[in-house]
Amino acid sequence: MRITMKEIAKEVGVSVTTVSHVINGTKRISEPTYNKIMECVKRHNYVPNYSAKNLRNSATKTAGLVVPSFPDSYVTRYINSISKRAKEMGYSLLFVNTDEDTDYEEETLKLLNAKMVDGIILAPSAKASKPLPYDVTFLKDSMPIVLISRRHEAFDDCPVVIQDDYQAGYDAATHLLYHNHENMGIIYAVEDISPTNDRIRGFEDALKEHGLKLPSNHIYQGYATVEGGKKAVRKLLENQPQITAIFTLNDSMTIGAISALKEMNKKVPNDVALIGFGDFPSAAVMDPPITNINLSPDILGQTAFDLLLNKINNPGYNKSKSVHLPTYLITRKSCGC
Amino acid sequence: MRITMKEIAKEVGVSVTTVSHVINGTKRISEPTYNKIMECVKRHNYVPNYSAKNLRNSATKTAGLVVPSFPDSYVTRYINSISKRAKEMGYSLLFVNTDEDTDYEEETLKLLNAKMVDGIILAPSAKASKPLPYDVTFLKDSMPIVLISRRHEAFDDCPVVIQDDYQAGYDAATHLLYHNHENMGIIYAVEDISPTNDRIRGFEDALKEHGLKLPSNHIYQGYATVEGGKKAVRKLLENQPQITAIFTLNDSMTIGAISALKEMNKKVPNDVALIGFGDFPSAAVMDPPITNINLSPDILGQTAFDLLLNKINNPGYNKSKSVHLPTYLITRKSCGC
DNA sequence: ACAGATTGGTTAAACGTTTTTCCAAATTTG
DNA sequence: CAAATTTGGAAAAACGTTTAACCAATCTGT
Repeated sequence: MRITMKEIAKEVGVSVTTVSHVINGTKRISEPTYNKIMECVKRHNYVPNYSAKNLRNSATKTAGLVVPSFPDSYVTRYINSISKRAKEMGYSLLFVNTDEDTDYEEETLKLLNAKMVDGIILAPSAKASKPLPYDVTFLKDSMPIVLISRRHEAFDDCPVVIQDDYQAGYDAATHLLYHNHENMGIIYAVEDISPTNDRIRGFEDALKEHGLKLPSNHIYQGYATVEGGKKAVRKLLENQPQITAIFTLNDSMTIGAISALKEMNKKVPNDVALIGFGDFPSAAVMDPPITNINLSPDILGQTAFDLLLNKINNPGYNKSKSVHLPTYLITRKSCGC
Repeated sequence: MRITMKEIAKEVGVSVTTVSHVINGTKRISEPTYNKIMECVKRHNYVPNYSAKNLRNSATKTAGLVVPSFPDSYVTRYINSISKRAKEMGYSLLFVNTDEDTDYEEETLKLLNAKMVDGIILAPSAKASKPLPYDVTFLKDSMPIVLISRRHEAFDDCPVVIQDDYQAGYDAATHLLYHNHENMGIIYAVEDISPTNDRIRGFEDALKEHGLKLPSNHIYQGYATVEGGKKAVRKLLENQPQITAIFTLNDSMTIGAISALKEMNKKVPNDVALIGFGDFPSAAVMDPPITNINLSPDILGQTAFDLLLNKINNPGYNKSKSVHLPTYLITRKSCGC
């Protein structure tokens, strides 16, 4: 049970009114009482109950957003799938995009924790190799959390539903090896998150099995946009002209890659072969059609919600219930097939 | 003020307990009392207060969904923009995709109305030329509503923020006329909604001013997907081979159009010129780069939220505050420029 | 020094539900 | 027909806040 104002008041020896005034700054309260209350609040990680706030204030500080349909893409597809599943189960969805900003992520988790939600599906933005830049212990035992599409050791005890990124990287490399490539490169967008790390690791391991290495300067980061993909490919090939195959880890960047190669008069796949990630809608109609590592965002989303629901109804649920979804290589022209 | 259980109880002459049991079916209640209560409930359009429910049940039936970033596209961009603005103003966002399903839209509005939200931004899914298939009067005086990107006469008294679809259609036609096209076609996705209707009307009016007509069999509907665009263009040109320019109203379909024309060995823009709608990320890197009608989803979203906030704080807000955003023609190769 | 204002705090009601406990009347049982 | 059970409904507490009304004690100005 979460601590309430009443308990704080009792512990400090004041009225709930005073606690409320201190917390909201709605009235001048003497320094000593203020400090005693704040200390108690901090010590117990007090968070206000928004259901009560909402009832009392007859306002929710929540707006509805209703749209008739939603474009196709990896993230939007799993969001859509979660949203459908949530509806089927009588749940609503409170959606936040943190924009890869961990500070905002922290704020968001705190807000959602304030009892506005029964559980959280999270794709964490923190760097995978570093500790989480905020304290999450206060959350983990009171709030059911399920990770989606990204892992982080700070949430190692939470169930996670994720595509098999390692295998995806392994498969991409293996297929390019089958086409006799020896000098390969990788273009990626977000640094040091599990999908990026795992795909690269799988890619490297496949190469290693064939006695090959992926030099670190063959791995290039760019912005997750079409322009970003163009720039990244251009830079990569300027510096490492011996590269004959590229694995792009982001669909916008894949489109940019095709475009950059065209502008550099490199034929795909003859001069440079290409494998993309995430079977985005235009992949099949590009020139040439793009070979892709495909995953199932619909299943990803649905599974994530089901896992969350189970965890809400059964607090004992833990990591052991994690789900790893396979990825598939869809061969088209861009790899040389 | 919304009617409560207490008032129902008083009016019928029973206790709130009984009302609660009738509404939730949690106890057997005699036929006559049941009927009296239900009649009163219906007559007053009673909706439960979810803030109170949530408080009492210590559950919200709401899940949090936190993602680190969001792909680029027309709808997702304005959603993102709304979400950013909401955050700045201390609001959360409850997001629902109705999938063009008016029944689900009705359910959704009812749910959001149950005091879970302070206002609603709505892109309605109903056919523009028909009356709304559900009753919305119960909503309109109690719930601030702002329309985004689509109009509907049932919401004629609500502020709306919308792109200038008529002008967009007019500009597209005018530009194609400038390139000396006389036989043009339109490919669209969703039938009888204001964006589709207005763009077509603007297009037709521009033609009319030059003494030309747009035959109805030059206007073709398809699915809002790449495949859908391919199929639509193929059908359109099979039946009307004299067409030399196509205006596509949906970005996925535009990509499909390019691909279909390529497969039909029609050169763009020499055999068939193309103007698309919504400046999607890959438009500039397609082959050829696609001329587009551009709009500003970021401003659209931000304005919608600001309007909603104003309406929440000032119930007198009405239609007169609507905002029409201009669209821009971005010329690239596909139109013949 | 005394009326008036200010400070720091308390009491208690209210928001709209759900649910436990209780009870009288009606019905069944033996 | 008395005892036991079932039925239909009510009273009241509880969920965790906010806030209006109040009050004693201290501070101010003259």
